[in-house]
Amino acid sequence: MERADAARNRAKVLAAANRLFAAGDPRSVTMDAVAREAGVGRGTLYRRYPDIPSIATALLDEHERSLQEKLLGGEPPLGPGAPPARRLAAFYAAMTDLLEQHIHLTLGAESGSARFATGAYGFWRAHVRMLVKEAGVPGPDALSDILLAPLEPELFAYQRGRGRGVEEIKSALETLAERTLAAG
Amino acid sequence: MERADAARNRAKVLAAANRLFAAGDPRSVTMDAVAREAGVGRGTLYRRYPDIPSIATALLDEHERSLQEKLLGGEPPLGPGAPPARRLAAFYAAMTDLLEQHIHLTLGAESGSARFATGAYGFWRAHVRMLVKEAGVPGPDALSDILLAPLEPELFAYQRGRGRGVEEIKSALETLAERTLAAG
DNA sequence: AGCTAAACGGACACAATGTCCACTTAACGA
DNA sequence: TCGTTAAGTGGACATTGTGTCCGTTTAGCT
Repeated sequence: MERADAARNRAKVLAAANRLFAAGDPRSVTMDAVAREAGVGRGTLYRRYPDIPSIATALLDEHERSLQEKLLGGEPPLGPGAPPARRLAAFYAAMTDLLEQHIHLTLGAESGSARFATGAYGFWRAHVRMLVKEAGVPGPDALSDILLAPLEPELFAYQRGRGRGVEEIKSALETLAERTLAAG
Repeated sequence: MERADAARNRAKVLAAANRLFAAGDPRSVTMDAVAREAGVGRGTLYRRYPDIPSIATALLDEHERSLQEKLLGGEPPLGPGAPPARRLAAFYAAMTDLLEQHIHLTLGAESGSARFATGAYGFWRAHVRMLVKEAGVPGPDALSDILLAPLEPELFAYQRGRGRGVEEIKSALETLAERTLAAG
């Protein structure tokens, strides 16, 4: 179990990191800056988090877990019960909201291939793969990764930065979902 | 115009960078290492290329240009003449081959959002956008970026690393293309 | 109160970045 | 062929970030 001072410092670190991610460019937040902002030593920081993405991922996990529960046992169309195409569209919409709300965290967590290594990605893939199979579309293994690609945080940030609205993105993703998994 | 020694050094730099990208992890090639491998000073290197992605992009451009010409004026289904869904599938297949062949360069060029800033990305987007419009699918602006997302080099490398074959990926992309742009 | 193991924090060695500037050399005209 | 000159060169430098190491502190338990 965790000692009291350790717990206190973990909280300080997470709060400080959250502040820094939100303040400027999330991709240029450094371990050094987090330690300074949190008022702890470098050694203390490295004891728990090996790098910046792991901190961002820790902050993100909390928000993602809520969506994961809705996918598993929530109301349709997010949860079980609706047709696959509808469920994929609902998943896209929920993920888009999540990106919009926490874009600075997702950009902080982004480190190229690190994205695929997280537990969360594995969850999303398993979910989409299940929907693809249920829709009877061939090649669910490759297709599930492909259908997740448009949710890449960098792409979302790029699209938003070009003045594209959240609704426009959601709507395009809905088109993609309906056409790809349409009953046929 | 370019002086003789400058041209010589540019060639040395590009050759050295190509060697380094191919040798190890393309994402951990440094400007320092390129300068050393090329046998030129740091100042010389920085005079022409401000960072690693710009070097990788320069190496890549040559290969991409050939595909761009085929898209504009080559034989169908890559070039004009075939239905949009078929053309998108052909484009996906060609890009997959390009990724497979030059994955180390594309990974070297990858630097988060830098990918979207290149001229090549603009070309691909314009092409896909045109196909989406031609197919009469709504929301071509957002959809063209979304349909390009599965070609992200990191994702391709990840899929290949998990033992997925090139043909399997191509086939899934073909499914995506046919279903998304199918004549309604 | 005293013990112990966990936690702390800052110093250190290392690696990479980007800039600066004194020196070199290719190109060109006399 | 030889000066001139501006482009090109290369390495030293200051700066920033990384990850580790270890002497010191402190929470939790008896």
